[in-house]
Amino acid sequence: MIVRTRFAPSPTGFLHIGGARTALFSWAYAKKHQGAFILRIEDTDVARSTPEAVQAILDGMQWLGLDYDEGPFYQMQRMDRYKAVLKQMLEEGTAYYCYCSKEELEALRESQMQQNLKPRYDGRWRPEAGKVLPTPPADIQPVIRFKNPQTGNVVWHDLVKGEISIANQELDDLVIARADGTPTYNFCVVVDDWEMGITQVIRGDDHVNNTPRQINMLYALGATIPQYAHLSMILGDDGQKLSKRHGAVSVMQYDEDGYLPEAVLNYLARLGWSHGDEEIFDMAQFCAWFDLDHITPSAAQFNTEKLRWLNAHYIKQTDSAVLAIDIKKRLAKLNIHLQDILAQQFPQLNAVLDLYKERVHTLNELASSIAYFYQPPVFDQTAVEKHLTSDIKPVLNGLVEALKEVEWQPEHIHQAIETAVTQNQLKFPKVAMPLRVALTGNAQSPSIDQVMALLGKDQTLARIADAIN
RNA sequence: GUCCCCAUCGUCUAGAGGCCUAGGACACCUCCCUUUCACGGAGGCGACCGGGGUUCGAAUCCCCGUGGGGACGCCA
Repeated sequence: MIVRTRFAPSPTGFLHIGGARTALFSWAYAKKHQGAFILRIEDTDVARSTPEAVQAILDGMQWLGLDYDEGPFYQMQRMDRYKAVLKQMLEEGTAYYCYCSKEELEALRESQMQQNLKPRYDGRWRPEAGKVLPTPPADIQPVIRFKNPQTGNVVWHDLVKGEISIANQELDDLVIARADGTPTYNFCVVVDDWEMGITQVIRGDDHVNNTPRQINMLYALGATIPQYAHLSMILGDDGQKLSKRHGAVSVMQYDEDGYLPEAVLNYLARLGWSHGDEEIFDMAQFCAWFDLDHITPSAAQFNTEKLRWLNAHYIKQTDSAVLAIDIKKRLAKLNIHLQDILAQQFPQLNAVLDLYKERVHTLNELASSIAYFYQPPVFDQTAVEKHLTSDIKPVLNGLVEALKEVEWQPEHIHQAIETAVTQNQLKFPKVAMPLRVALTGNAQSPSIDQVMALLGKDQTLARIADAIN
């Protein structure tokens, strides 16, 4: 059978990390089996769905490179189909009208809770052979409920969690269409998964309890039952549940924070899934390896440190010319506009990135750490006081003179510094550190001769002169 | 409360009865490299939730307990 998976977010917010992983796994499963990955927007909650959220989800998917073969389908555009199925179920007697008011239902729930019972609909409008139903009140618009079987168990083999069995006694007759006629989530999912021919439903763990209801409806419709794989949730760095209020951020925030999509993808792939000891792999490799058997059934805690480590790896691995496109934008946010300064013979961005990309964990760090090449250094006072001492200034002065005559290559620059070091009977760092502070503004940088070579002779001499005075 | 699910280093995980004196990765610590800080390299610290079974043998299977999570909407 051809594999068909789907990602079915509701557009009530951005694409967060948990949703992204669900999408990634569904996507990879389809790719692995040369199947189709479908995007379906579940927007039947009109009050909470927004076009902005739809766009945010689409943006997130695009940033991650999770392309879909079909869709996006919008459930609100499939109303006719749902209504037809609803009508059919009403006629076949697998669904019925319920005239309970919300207040009535609320009272029922409360009394059940007080008796330590599981709150559920008591079936007062459920038609039964020989049962006399109440007279429909004229002022109530009815909802439609699914007539769930009352005996037996629903059992399925979850591809992640193994066999799960739930007694029909635990289930009540859920509302499948609201009083205003719009169908609800559990019903739309069933119709769509069925009609879109979904073979594996890969989704969050919070849907486990919906699964038996959906399976019952699928049976009632005579539909094929897909396989289910329920992914456990992702916890925040602090081990707490992620929510709008606490820690849940858009995947686009990772872009904002300087993470490469490759790193986020690789990280997410390893969160809850594994392939032996493999830690670093690209998506082609992931799709080749991916299987549902090696998904962990327990919840996973997000670890930003590990993401940072992966991000550093991917930054190192990315060609500087490619990095440059992104870094220009980040520099612009720091008010450094390269198109204006390159003309003034500042170093080529690619060369600077070659020197710095080995040392950072995020693109933002990369951008800010090279800023001094394109603007006057911002001095770290502690470093200045420690290294730019008055006793070293004459040495630097002498060095400036010597440097004027040097051919501007790292090895020649190095030689000039070395000479100054010996002539003044100093250790190399004693000269290198003040130079570093004078040129970069702080006490950390790559090899100082490399930095000077890139900075250029004019800038180097000017900055040393500034620092001395 | 009821139902469902989960449980290996601080974190992500390997582990399908003997290969486990439990392996890898992040983080942490030490050392090396060194022109500072990183990077890199080499080591180190560090875990099978508890109790009962089953078995010649259990991290792995079963039961109970404990802890954690999820669901119980005219939300998805």
